[in-house]
Amino acid sequence: MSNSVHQSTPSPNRKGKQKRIDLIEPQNESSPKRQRVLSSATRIFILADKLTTEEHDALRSLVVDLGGMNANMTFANVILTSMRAPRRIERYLNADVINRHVPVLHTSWLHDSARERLLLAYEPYKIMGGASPELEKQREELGLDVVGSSEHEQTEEKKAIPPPSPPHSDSQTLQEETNDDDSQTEDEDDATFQRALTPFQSTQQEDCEGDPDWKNVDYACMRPSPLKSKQNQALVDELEVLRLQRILAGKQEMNATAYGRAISAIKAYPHSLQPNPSNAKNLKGVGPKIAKLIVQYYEEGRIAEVDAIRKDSAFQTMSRFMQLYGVGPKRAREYYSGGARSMDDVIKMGGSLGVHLHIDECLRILPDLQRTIPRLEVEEISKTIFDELNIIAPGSTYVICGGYRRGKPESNDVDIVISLPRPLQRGEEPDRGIWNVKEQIAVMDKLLKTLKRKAFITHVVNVSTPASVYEMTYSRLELAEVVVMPSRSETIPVPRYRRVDIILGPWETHGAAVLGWTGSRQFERDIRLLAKHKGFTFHSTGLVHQGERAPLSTPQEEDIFEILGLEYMPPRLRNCDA
DNA sequence: GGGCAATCAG
DNA sequence: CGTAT
DNA sequence: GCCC
Repeated sequence: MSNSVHQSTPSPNRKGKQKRIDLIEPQNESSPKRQRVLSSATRIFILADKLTTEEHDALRSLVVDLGGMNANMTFANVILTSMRAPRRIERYLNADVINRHVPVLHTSWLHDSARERLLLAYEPYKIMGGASPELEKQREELGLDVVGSSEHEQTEEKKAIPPPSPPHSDSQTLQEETNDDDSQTEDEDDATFQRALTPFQSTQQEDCEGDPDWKNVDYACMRPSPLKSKQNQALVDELEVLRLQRILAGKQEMNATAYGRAISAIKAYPHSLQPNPSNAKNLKGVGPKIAKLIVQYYEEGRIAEVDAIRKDSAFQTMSRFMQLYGVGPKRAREYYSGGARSMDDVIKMGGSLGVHLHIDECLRILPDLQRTIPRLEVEEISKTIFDELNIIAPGSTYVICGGYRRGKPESNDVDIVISLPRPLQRGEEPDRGIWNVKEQIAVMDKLLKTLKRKAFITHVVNVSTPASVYEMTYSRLELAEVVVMPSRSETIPVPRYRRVDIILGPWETHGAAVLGWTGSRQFERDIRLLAKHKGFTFHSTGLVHQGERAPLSTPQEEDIFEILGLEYMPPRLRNCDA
């Protein structure tokens, strides 16, 4: 029983003489044995002055040998000279080159690069140019993004959130305790940034260098990632296709993970990779293979493998199957290899989805669920739920998380995180300790019952109670995955079925719940990874120190960032996924 | 060559 | 184990 | 696929 999807694919990708592309085994043998040092997008102009003709010719052929291109001054993105005095060099440059801040390097850069078989950083060789007039603009926009992100959670979150903790704040004690092998102090973190920054050799007219905001770090949770990349979003969308395909193909989950990380690295890179795409491999998470694809994309305007995947009917069909709740890559493959080609086929084959929803009901509401939800409707749905809850458990607060909180104009679902009020039992009961689990369950129960009775909740997809690793008695949430049908209103002229996640938890770990439910996916994975490396376990029920059982008190998101020694990242800059 | 997030119910 | 978040 |  071969489960390899693409074997059943009737080779749709043999198009004329085009390079044959095997979806299962992408060609990796084709890489040249002699690695090119320069990208073909490196266009070099060598100032003739002061050089003998022989020297000049030698340099020009060296450029070609290394895989670069010789260009005239107008099209060059690097200029080489044997002179040292900027004032003198300027006389040989035209105004345009100066305006564009094309980097001017000493010729030894080329020789050294040839010797090292490696594209060396411009910086040590740079005589002039290389500054970026675009940088200022981008930084401003970034700043705007941060400042302008007035979260809607303020509407209901009564207690004003204190500003993000400054880098060096008082509660460092925890960190020092965990100062084992890989927990870093903040200073070490900074050092890491510096080290990470220098080897980035790109430069290329405007690039990283001199950009204090961009850090080539390896945790997505450490770098601001906007909703969409301003410069490379089209590339990101291409790579996302490859990621999906690796998931669907099976046996390549780790490749999919790698594409996810590469995508997040590109999302956070605030410059275009176009001028010098081969430099992409300097981004943490982008290795030789993906770098090659990026070069191909910017040189040819497309990635051949992506084109092939997009056309592949097996890929299309299985992608559609996966839209059904309860159908992941495995079942999609099973359906497909079982002969299913349409949703109707899937219904006929039946089988359990391991979900309370029946498959045909699932299919019936699917057209609605595929539609995105405008922000105003997200808010209205949330309010409906919260109003009801506030009757059951007065004094609660809520935050709309998920994509909404990250600033997406349209959401796929509604994630609402509710914090139950502090118990407050007449002088008794300190800050820590047991929260009333039974009450939590009861509250969720009542809430669901009421909303079902009012026909607001139409389907309960699943109810679960995520808890801390070791003991259920410590910190748990109630999670209800439901489908609602809001009533018609001004903001909802055409009501549709909408997926809603209701998360209900104690006040003490509210910050963890909010952080855990805000995403994005890659952001979550990396903050969990970081936590692990620092001796913690993090998930939406709380931040737990290794060896402990009870989670730390983290009523606010900021508490977690601070404990992890992580700079606060505003929700709108956590869009680390495609 | 090991690790890649961490948890849930069916 | 496969799936969902 | 990528990183340490």
